Amino acid sequence: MEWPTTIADAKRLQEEMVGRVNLTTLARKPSTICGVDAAYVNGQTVAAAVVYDYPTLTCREDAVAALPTTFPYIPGYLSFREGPAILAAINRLTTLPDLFIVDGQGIAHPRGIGIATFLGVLLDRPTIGSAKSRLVGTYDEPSDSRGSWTLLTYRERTVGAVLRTRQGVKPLFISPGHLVTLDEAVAIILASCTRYRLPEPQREADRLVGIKKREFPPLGEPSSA
DNA sequence: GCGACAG
DNA sequence: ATCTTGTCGC
Ligand SMILES: [Mg+2]
Repeated sequence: MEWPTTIADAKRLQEEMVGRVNLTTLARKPSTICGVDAAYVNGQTVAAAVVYDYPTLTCREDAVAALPTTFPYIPGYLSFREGPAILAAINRLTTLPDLFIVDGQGIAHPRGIGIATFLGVLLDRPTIGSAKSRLVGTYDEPSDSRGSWTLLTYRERTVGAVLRTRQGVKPLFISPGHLVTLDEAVAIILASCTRYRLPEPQREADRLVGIKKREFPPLGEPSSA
């Protein structure tokens, strides 16, 4: 696929793709779920995809990919900055997972198409947006107990949930990406948070990307010798 | 015009 | 996201 270069073109693509979003119930219970994330180092965007069996949460496989960072970070356009590298990592997996947990928003987005939704439509696969902070919407703070959650509302519409995945930590902003309902998204995320604030697959993708970054040293300074 | 604003 | 050691509260 050819990626848009300008914000105007990116916006047009989002408006065109949002019409293909499907928020119906999961066709079948996922047996494999995959966490994806990206990091930046020396002009490169490093992405990772980590697959787990579900609901046992046993790690199955992982893949990493790196591409030059071309698009700037602009709230509302994260898909175009991280999307290319994340898809490259996913393409290196042995088998396409049943569902993806993406570090970012699903439909809780200005135009209803955050990176989780965007990737779901492109892959035609169920996706869930799992963000560490809010992009849009209003909400009431969920109580401090694990599993407590409140609705995230945007323009009079329910677009997600604010979920406490562990006691004593900041809540996660969960929103359906594609081919899943909000209730299913919350249930799957909570079932995947066994040790940390983040779901195991997302946490592992984040950790792996941090390790792989070290393999991209700064461009050598012209040596004087 | 001003402030908000995923990663 | 990234730059970074110790410190604090659950
Ligand atoms: Mg991230």
